[in-house]
Amino acid sequence: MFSIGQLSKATGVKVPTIRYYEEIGLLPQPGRNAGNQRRYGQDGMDALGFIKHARDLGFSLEDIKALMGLDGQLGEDCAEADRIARSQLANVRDRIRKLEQLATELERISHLCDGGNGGCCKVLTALGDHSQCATEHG
Amino acid sequence: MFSIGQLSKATGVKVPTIRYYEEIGLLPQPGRNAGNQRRYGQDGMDALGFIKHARDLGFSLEDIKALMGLDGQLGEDCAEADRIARSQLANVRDRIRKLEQLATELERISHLCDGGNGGCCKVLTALGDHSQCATEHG
DNA sequence: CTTGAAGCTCTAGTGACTAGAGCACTTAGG
DNA sequence: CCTAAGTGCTCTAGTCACTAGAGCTTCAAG
Repeated sequence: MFSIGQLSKATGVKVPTIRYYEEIGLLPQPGRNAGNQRRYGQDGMDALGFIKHARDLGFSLEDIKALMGLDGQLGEDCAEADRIARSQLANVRDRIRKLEQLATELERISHLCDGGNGGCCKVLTALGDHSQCATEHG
Repeated sequence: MFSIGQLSKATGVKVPTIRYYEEIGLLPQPGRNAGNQRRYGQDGMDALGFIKHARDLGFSLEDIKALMGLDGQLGEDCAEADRIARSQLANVRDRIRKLEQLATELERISHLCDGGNGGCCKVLTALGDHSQCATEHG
């Protein structure tokens, strides 16, 4: 049996966050001891570990709820879990592409300040004017 | 003189968002007409354009407030604006790096489902277990 | 002059937490 | 057995950057 603090230490999820996950129905309600404190078993530990890892992989709590709901059935859940994972992968790839365009743009803007400061600063102007941009960002 | 709707169309910022920017003091309060409706001049248009572009570049509203506060002074603002832009660039690069690790991991997880479904689904297991990961993500 | 679009204010909701108040309970040492 | 520190409890409210909706007023075109 683990206390909420032990669970927190073991998984790296903060105590209020664990209570929050319980509140929104993501984490099953654990038993309580005589003094009304939460006591978790290995299943609670596993569930929280799953959530933590999926969160680190960028899944939304809603996705995670769906993934956890799949567990236990056979056959279809593979396809469905895979679909969710793939959609998350597409999402991540898209974010990378956008961020790369932003990095290009920010690099360009930063270089505007490089050549001394006689009559600089073009940085503010560049930030304000999309038509100066070399790439299509945003 | 522009109405809030015209400003919205011209900049691509939604009407409630413009009002929100005004509410938090990011956008100066415009004049009102006889019927209490907002009327903007070119300065309002420029300010909103600046905000929009900087938002697209990933700056927080707080950063943008700081950048807008710099405008008008000479000398130091270049250094300060450049500092903010560079810090944002570093931030973006960091996010790209992290997302790339996630993409690698998600690709690996997705492939677990490829070979038919006899005794698959490892996807849920992989999502739950960080020790199976090839890279350090999160 | 009518009608429909656009404007106004205000409140509340989103996601995923985080912070703080003000208690009760547990645990280790004496 | 007692005490003090630490941990736990619930509850409310705040974060960021909006978004949605109610219920009203004003504007612009025909």
